[in-house]
Amino acid sequence: MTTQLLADLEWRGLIAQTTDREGLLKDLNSKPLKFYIGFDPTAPSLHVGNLVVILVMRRFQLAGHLPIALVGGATGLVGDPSGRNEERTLNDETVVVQWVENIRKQLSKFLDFESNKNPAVMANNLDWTKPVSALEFLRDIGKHFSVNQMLAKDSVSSRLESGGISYTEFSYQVLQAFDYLELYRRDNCRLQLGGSDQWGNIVAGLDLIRKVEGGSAHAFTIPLMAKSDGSKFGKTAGGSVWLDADMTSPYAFYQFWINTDDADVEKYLKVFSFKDRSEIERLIETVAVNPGAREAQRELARELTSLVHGSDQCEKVEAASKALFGQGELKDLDEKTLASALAQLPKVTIDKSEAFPTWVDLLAATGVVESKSAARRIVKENGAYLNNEKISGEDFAPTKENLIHGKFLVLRKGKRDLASVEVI
RNA sequence: GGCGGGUUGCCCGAGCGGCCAAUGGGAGGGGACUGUAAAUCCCCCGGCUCUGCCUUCGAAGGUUCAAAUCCUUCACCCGCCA
Repeated sequence: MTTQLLADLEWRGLIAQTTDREGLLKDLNSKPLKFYIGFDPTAPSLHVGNLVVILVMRRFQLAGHLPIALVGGATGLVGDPSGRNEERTLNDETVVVQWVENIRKQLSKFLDFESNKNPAVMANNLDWTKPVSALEFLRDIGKHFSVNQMLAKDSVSSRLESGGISYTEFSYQVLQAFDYLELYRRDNCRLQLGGSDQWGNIVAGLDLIRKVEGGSAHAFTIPLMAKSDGSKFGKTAGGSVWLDADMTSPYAFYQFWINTDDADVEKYLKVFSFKDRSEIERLIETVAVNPGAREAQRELARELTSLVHGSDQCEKVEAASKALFGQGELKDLDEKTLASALAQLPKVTIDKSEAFPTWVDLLAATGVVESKSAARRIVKENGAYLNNEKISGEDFAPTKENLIHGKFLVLRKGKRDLASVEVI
């Protein structure tokens, strides 16, 4: 069972580095193993980048192991220097508390906390870090760390070369090591997973466990997601793709996945999909045979949107997507379908009694463009559409005749940026 | 603490008294091609009540008909010396 887990992860390209592979395999095979991953609250929500690691966690749970989802209420206050070339700005304590709560809620969607066989549990490192005094920390934990070794870590040494590091962030690895020690002692947690940039921090924990408890545990890192064109995974023009529906709408989330490059879709399927291997291989085949159909992208988008936002939302969003991009006439959609499709888009409402503003004003009001100048530019450059029909002239204004079902207008900028107007 | 160098539009980076909303590259946007892809090509890329006006070149003052460009003070960054 678990032998398969590692082989499967390997096939999916989800293993960057592990300690003692044989030993890990043996431990995983002998009994359900407690393992943990930490998420620091550095934003109000998790984003698709975090999803890589979260789903690996899910895979471990599905294989029968016991996940501990750790939220970094303490470490989030300090700031991890890994993978950063400059100091983080500290966030306010009350803000971090809120973020911890958000992240906790999001994580609970991906793991099973109810299972009576191997339920997941939550932890917050603030619980055991806060009570420790600075003196205790320095004497009981700090004493086991060699500054020489700490300086040698990538996260620190690269920062020493690029402008320096504060004592606060320098101490981060000690805090994370302390977490691992705590979970090892308390729950016999013997495996920590993390992104490959976490290797140094995880290993610091292993050292601490060995020195303090004479015990041994494992480290397992997951490659950081990279896109084939070198750009950063999980970012769009609008910024990060968040898991929070208020920050990235389910529609935008779906669009993110469906717009996956052909060159990346194989990798994404392997990393994100829970379909079995033969199905994934079939989908990869379709990319080679009939790339234009984009079946793989569609399946990927559907699976991930369902997972993150629920299958109900996913269906709505898919319907919206089809209606708005499909070859069908907008007018042919029944009012209900159209309304739910439009509900997914940026929207502006105007009063029945008012005169219609210009297309330019409407688009600017939806927030799809940043300024009226930008909206004018779109018209000038021939990228302005009303109800999927091209319009021209900067002072073009819709009329009553353009309303669909007597109340809707669909604005489009370029090929795929849509917004809606409702008259009430 | 002393001396020197720097701070320019989303990012990098030219400009060093008028021809500057400011060269160039990247990112981003529109168009063509296609598949709501990639690559390529063309165009755009501070704002507005848009043949003009307004606000930008670390901050605040000043010199000048005219300043991103000169002067003064302040803040931050980077070197060298202590």
